[in-house]
Amino acid sequence: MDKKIPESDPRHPIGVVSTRTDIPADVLRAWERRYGAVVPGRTSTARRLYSDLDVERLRLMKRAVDAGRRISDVARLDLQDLEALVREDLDAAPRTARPTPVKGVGAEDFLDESLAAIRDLDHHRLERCLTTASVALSPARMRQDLIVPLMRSVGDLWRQGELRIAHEHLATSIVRTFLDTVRHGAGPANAPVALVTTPAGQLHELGALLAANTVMEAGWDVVYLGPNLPAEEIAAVCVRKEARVLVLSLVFPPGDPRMHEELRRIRQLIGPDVDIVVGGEAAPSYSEALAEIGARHTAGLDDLRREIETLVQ
Amino acid sequence: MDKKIPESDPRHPIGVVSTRTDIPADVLRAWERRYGAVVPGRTSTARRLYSDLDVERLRLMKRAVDAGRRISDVARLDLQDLEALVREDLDAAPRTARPTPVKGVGAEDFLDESLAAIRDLDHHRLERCLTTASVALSPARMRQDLIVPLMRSVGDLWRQGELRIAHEHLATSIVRTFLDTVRHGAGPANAPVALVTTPAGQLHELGALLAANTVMEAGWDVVYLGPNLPAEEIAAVCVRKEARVLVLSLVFPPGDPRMHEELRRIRQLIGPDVDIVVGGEAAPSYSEALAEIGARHTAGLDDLRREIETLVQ
DNA sequence: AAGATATTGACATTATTTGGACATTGACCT
DNA sequence: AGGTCAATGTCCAAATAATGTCAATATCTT
Repeated sequence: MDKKIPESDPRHPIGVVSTRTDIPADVLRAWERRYGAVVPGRTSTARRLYSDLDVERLRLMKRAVDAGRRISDVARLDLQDLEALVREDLDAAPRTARPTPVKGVGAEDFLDESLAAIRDLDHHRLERCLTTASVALSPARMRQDLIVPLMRSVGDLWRQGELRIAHEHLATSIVRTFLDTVRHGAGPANAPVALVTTPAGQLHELGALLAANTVMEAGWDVVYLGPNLPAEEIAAVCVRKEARVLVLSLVFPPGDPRMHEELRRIRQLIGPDVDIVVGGEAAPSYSEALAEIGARHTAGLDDLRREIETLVQ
Repeated sequence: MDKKIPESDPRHPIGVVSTRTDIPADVLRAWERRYGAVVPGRTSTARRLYSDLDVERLRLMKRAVDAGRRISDVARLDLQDLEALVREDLDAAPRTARPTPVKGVGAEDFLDESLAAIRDLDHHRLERCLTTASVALSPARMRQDLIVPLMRSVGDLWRQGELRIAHEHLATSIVRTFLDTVRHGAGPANAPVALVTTPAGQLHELGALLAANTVMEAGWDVVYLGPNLPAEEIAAVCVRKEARVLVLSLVFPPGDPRMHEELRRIRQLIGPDVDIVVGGEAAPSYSEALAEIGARHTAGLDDLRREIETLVQ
């Protein structure tokens, strides 16, 4: 029942509005006096009372001003015009971080060596191998040609009874460490925000981590929230961080009937303006729900990268 | 018949309500007199008697007031409206955070700053803060004085409804990254092996990670296997790696009846020669089983370090 | 009797309003 | 470059409103 368009009953005192918008109270009054930016209601004793609509407009005005516009130019715009303006300014913002093209050496050798290390439960060797690989391979190839097939192999071998759960845990732990450290480098200031996580019921984290790395490398500001997050939580963060895109990884289990409802709630709560991109082995099994919420499906990290890049155009 | 929704029989005197809500008794009376915020029942001698519902509403009012609203504006709202309002104010906190001022060297400053960053869902700021802290504090103090209390605070605040699950996930994700990267430094060649993990049913990882770091710093060769590993798996790795000590972290849930059997099997499978050290908040609730298998209990990371050091002698 | 509570009125503090002054900034002109 | 002017954020002061706090006194509870 949350609506995208805020209620308009005047109910917020100036102090609350000031903290919410991060605009000093003096400025709020100045904008009102000089430009009629907002005309809040009044209590019987002349205290200002702002409506949700006022607050939303003020937020947008502040962002327009922060982007270099004059308050006098934007003070009279309505909600829609402000939204359009802010979005335009955002898209025009400079973006950094281009992928580092590196010619490969061949990931297969590293793959074999890594698997052998895992078989022996030799964490030192595995770490060494991954470290070596990371200087030889580009980050993208590292992910797609080494880590993805590696973890897939581990999963297969476990199902065949050749490896124990403990092997899988060890591998996961070290690979994850690895993805974490790589994740640190980036940090463009004004990049658009992408939220990466896994819906409730999806416990596998590695896919989401790989996606986070990929998206980050495409120049986005990534908020990574780990696995297994309920729809309300995902939505709250989306709104709060003003994310432009939500990236979900679905790996296991496939075909969970509750996922349909969960996905629908996410879309409902975040509104139609946030793009949703979904990947992972279990994603096809939810294709119906994904179509319903207008999510884009990506097959593999390569595809994800392409999809993400078309979003910013 | 106990329900989440409070019963409404009036039964709490004003003193109790005052401590429970953290509102001075004078203020309680003032709110009643001036705004009819609550209208408690009375004894035959005119003592106020507040119902659970009253208390709950007062709690929420206080939080609304702390968020900057006027008591006169919220005094008449019912429980649901108050809940909605408080949640709204929480989610609408300012989006842009002030730059990191933090000049102090004590862990408390970092703690406050980190908590603020988590509140704002500001992953950049949290990472920056932890990085700064890591150069100002020793690894041990970093763990014990910053990370442990930080995550404890996050848990408390979540239980109080001041933080969302998403906040906890974000914090966990970044803190974990941090512990992972720290973990990399060490690597003595012929050191004795310590296996660090969490038994099946224990999903919380952070305690195990903290333990792994601590043990590693004490000079051991640590094999870290992540959380939630069945007894057979733990034992298999113990044997294979010829571990001298097994470190288990038990955080949540406490008092799981299956844990007893799980612990006994571990001991049975690895034989009597491997020392078992157990820590974590839930450990005391399993003291009986722990005594039976001859495990040492440690309270806190300090204690763990001491215990570990006595083992090598 | 000691401690908690109720009532009432006064007082202190904080938030807000209004109107205006001031400083800084950036665009534009010479 | 230097100068001018409008736009804009910031600050001030006095007045008022809103609210927290306290004191004095009486009553109740244990």
